[in-house]
Amino acid sequence: MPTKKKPQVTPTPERRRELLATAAEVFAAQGYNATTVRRIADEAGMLAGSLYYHFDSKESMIDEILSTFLDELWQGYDEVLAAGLGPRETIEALVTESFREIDRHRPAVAIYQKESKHLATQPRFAYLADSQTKFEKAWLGTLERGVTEGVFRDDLDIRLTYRFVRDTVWVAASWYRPGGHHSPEEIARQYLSMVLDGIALRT
Amino acid sequence: MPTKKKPQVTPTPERRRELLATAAEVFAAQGYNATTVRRIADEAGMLAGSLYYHFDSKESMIDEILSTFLDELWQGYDEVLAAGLGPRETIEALVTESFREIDRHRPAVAIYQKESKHLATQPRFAYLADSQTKFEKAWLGTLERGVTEGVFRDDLDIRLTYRFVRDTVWVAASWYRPGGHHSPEEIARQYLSMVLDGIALRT
DNA sequence: GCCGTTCCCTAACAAGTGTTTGGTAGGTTA
DNA sequence: TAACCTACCAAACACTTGTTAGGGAACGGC
Repeated sequence: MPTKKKPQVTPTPERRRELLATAAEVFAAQGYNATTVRRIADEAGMLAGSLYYHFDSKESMIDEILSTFLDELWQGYDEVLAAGLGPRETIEALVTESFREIDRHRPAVAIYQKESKHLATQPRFAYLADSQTKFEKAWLGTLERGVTEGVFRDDLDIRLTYRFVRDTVWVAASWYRPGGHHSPEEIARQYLSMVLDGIALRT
Repeated sequence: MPTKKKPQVTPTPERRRELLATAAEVFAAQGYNATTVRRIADEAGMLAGSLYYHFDSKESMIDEILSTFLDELWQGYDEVLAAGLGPRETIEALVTESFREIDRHRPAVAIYQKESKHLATQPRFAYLADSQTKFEKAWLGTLERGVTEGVFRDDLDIRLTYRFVRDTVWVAASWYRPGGHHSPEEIARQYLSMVLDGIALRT
């Protein structure tokens, strides 16, 4: 049995991550279907066929991009949900965590928003649908708990509220640019302020 | 000069609208680039080549879908903006009008959301960028007027507020289904209530 | 009956697509 | 030095794509 050794020039998994990062950037900008593997290879400074040394298909690229993102997302979410916070504090923590994920995985989030809906129908991407179910359970459950505990309004359609909060947070990935005026935490703070208290001046 | 006469079985412009409607539905569901003209033709009960009797390209289909939608949108918006309402009433009217447009042009709105960003770079779709500029001017201007008149909070980043309101409204097209539990007006009412007053219970 | 128009079909085209195969430069290991 | 592995290139493959050209059936007007 030959001894495992570290690669020589560029470590293999690092190169993989580099390529996935550029692929994600192009996917997010142009859309998955509109992106050719030649374009990705171009951006990475190589030829189309060479990509197939690292990945076995274009589909497996977006697969790895999305699953990596979701894994990290749920790592953060599960931590929040396990902390045993009150409903309002849970929502605050989830929103903050979400903006941190957008900061870290902006291209992946953008891809997820645009493509997950019709990708989820394919068996390979079943985990997208699973994640969405789990997502809804977490957020909707927290909102319902907040209503029964009297911290959230009870005169609103709760599912409408859920979609409202969910969308307001995640669409931010379409305009957010890392290194902008506000940090993820500051954006989260202002968004939470708007969602919880509204934009109208209280009289 | 031959006299113009009405077509015999199905009036031409009506058939055109039918085909555009099915095309819009497929574009919205699958994405523009992922949609083949054969798929559209299939859905319309004809063969791919036959579409080219009505339209001269796939691009001209999405072009007509989007421009038709934007024309009607601005018809409604301009009416609201010309009414001389106060800032809060203007926002309320714009949001309500937006949900009506989503109700009427749901596929077009969904397409606009997904594709306008990278379509706007092409000269043919320059009107998309123009519309977005006009859009921002109208909403942002109204919000700023509201802050100076003391009806909206002044402790928020106004551009963040703008994107917040804009996105919350228009993303609704991704889940909205006509004939659902709520009318567009009812959804607008609840959304406005959340945006203006927040979802937290006032103590 | 004939003509013209409308609307679609058949069949093909050229360009672009994701992917495969065989090869090879250059460093690492033995 | 020889064998080996990594990471890429060069060139082609089969297939799908948007689009076109020619034809024909159904119908109304004359």
